Amino acid sequence: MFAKIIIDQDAKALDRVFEYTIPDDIQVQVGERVMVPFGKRTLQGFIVDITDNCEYDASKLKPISSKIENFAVIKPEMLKLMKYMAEKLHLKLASVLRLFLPSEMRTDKVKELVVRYVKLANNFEMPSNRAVKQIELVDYLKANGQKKFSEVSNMFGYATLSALVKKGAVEVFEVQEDREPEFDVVKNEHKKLTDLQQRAVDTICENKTYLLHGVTGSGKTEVYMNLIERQLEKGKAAVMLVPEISLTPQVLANFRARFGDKVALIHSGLSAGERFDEWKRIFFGKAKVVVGARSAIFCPIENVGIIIIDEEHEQSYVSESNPRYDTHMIAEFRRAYNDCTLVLGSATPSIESYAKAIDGEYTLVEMPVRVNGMEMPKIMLVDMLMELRQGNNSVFSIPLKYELQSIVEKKKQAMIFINRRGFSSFQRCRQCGYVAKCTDCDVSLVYHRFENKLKCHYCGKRFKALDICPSCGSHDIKQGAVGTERVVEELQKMFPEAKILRMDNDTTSKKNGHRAILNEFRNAKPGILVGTQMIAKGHDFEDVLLVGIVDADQSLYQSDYRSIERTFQLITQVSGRAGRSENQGKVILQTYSPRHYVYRFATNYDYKGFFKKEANLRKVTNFPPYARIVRILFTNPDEKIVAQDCKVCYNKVQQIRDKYQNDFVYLDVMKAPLNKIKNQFRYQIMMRFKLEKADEIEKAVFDCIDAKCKSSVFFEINPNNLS
DNA sequence: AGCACGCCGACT
DNA sequence: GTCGGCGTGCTC
Repeated sequence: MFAKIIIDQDAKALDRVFEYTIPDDIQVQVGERVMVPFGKRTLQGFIVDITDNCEYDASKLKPISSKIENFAVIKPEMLKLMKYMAEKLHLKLASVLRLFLPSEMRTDKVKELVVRYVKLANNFEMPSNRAVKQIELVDYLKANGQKKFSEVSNMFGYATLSALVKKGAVEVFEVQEDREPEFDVVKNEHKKLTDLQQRAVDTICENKTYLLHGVTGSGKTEVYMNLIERQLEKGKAAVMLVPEISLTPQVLANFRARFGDKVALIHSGLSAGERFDEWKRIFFGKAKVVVGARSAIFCPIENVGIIIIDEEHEQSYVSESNPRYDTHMIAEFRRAYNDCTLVLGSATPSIESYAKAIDGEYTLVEMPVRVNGMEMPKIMLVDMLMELRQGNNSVFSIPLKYELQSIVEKKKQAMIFINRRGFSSFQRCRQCGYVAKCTDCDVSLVYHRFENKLKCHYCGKRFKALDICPSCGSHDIKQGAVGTERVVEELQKMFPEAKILRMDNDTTSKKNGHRAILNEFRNAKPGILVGTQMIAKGHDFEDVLLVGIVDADQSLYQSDYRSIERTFQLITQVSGRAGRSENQGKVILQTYSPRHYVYRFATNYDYKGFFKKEANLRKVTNFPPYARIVRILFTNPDEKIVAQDCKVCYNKVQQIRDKYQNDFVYLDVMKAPLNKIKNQFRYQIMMRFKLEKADEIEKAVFDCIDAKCKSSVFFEINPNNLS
C-alpha cells in the first residue's frame, strides 16, 4: 500500500502529490496528518489517498515517519472541496488545506491556559510604614486571599506588587484554567413569528438555494433561528455565516441563549485556544450549530441540513488576501455535497445574487414589511454644494446640525456614519503638494491624531507626523479630508452636554472593545455615536431617532464597478438603524451629487427599481454579472522580475484574446494601482470577457503562467478591490 | 520552503 | 591557490 501525500508547505514547487510507503506498524487513513521524511528534513503532510500501486519509482519511496493525530483531521467532504478550490481558483493544495484547520494546530500545539495568581506568603513581613501602597496591597490580599496577578497589578501598580514579590512577602503561583469565552447573558425569548416570517420559514424547505430578501427590521434572524431549529429536530446540523463586524456580543449571546451548548461560535475575538476548543467541538460532533464569520464555512461539521449566509451582499465574504475565495462558491459546493438548503439573506442583495434569483437559479423569498409594522425612516437628502455656496463649509449641514440639536434637547440618541477612520486622511504640504508615503508600500500615509502619528493602513507601519515638509521645508502642512476623530471633536464642541462616542477599527481593536463602547452608548442620553461601517450593523437602540450620513459619496467615487451598488447598500443599512422602536426615525444624507440615480432609489427604499437600473447598466457595459473580470496579479521584491514575468504571461494571454476575439471586451497590462505593498512590487493583467465561453477562457488563462515565473501569482475573479 | 550543487570573483 | 557569492534544481 502507498500513501499519496501533500506536503504542508506553501510553495509552488511542492504543489503536488508525493508518494510514500506505509510501515507495517503504522495504521493510516485518508485525511490524516503525518510526518514524512522530505529531502533532509521531516515535514508535515496530509494523506489524500491510499493506493495499491504507485506512479513514482517504488525503490525510491521513503516510509511515513509517524502520525500526528490518531484521527483524520481532513474529512472526505473537505478533501473534495480542496481539489475543487485548487482547480477552480488556481490555488495551491496545501494553502487550501490550511484553511480547514485552526492555525494553532499547524504551528505550536495549543498552549494550556495558565493564569498567574498571587497570595500572601505564610510568614510575610509587614512593609514599612512609608510604603503606603504596599500596605494597602497586603491588606487587600489579607481580606481576599488569592487574586489574579494581573488584577492586583492593575489595582496597586506593577511596581508595588513586584517589590513585595521580591521581598518574599507575596507569592506568585500558576493555575491551569479552562478557557470559557465570555458572553452577555440574555434570556431565550421565543418570539412569536409574524405571518410573513412564518411564511418564509414554511417556504424555505427544499434542498436548494434561496435568496431571502427582507427589508431591514423584517426579522430575518428570527427566521434563521427557526430554520436552524427545524434542522436540529431532524437531527441535522447547521452553519450560519455572519459578517465579522456584525458578530457582536448581542448576536453571539442570542444564539447561545437559543441553542445552548449545541452552538459553536467562531469569531476573531477568540483566543487561539478558544478557537481550537470550538473547532474540536465541531469536529467531534458536539456542536450542531456553527455561527461564525467567513472562515466558518470551512468548519468540519457533518450532516449539514442548512447553510445560511446573512447579509450575503457583504464584501467581507470575499477573501482578498490569499488564498482568495468567495464564500458563496464554497457554500454552494457544500450545499450540493450535503444535498441541503442554502439561504442567502439580505435587505439589499448583491446584484449578482438578485440576478440569479430573477433567472430562477435561486428561489426568491421576500419579506417586504418590518416586524413592528413601522415605516422605514424618512431619508432627507442634503446638497452639500448648496451648503458650501451658502457659506457653510463645516462637515455638518444646517439641517443635520438642527436635527442633532433637537436630539440633544430631547435627550435621545443619534448615530453619525462616516466612511473613513483616522483623524484626517493624509497630510499634504500646501506649498509643493508633498504627501508622505510609506517606505514599504506605495500608499499615502494616514494621519492619526490621537497618537500624532502617520500610519500605513496596508502594512501598519508608523511614522512621525509632519511639521516641516521634507521636500521643500515649508511649515504649511494641511490636513486632508475628515475622519471619525475630527467629527467627534467638532461634535463635542457643538454639544458639550452630550456624550459623544467613537467606534471604528482603532477603538475596537482591544478585546471586547466593541461591547464596551456599545454598553456605554446604551446609557448615554443624550448620546451621539460616531463610527465607520461597524455602526451600520444590527445593533438595536430604541432611542436612536436620527442617523446622519456625513459623506455618502465616499463609496461612490471609488472606481470599481460595484461602487454604486455599495453606496445603495450602505445607505439602506445605515438608515435601518434609525427608529427601531415605535418612534419614527429620520435620516440625513449629505452628498455632493444629489442628482445621482442611486440617491433617488435609496431615499425611496426602492431596491427593485435600483436593481433594474443597475443591472441594465451592467448588461449594456459588459460588467459582472453579465461578463467576467479576471485579474492576474504578480508580486516580487524585484521590480524587474515582476515586470518580466507579467509581460511573458501577457504575451500568452494576448494569444488567447486573439483566439476568442469576439468574447474579449478588454485586456491590458499595467503596474497595479498600488505599485508596492510590504516591499513587494505589483504588476497586473486585467481582462474582461463575455460569459458564454467564460469558463473555457478562464481555464486557458490559468495555463498562461510560465514554469519559469518567479513572482507570486494571484488570480482574482470579479475582484472588488483593485489595489 | 530549504538545502545541495555548482560555477565565477576577491582574499588569507 | 581557496572561501564564499547566490543561480538552478530537487525533494516521494
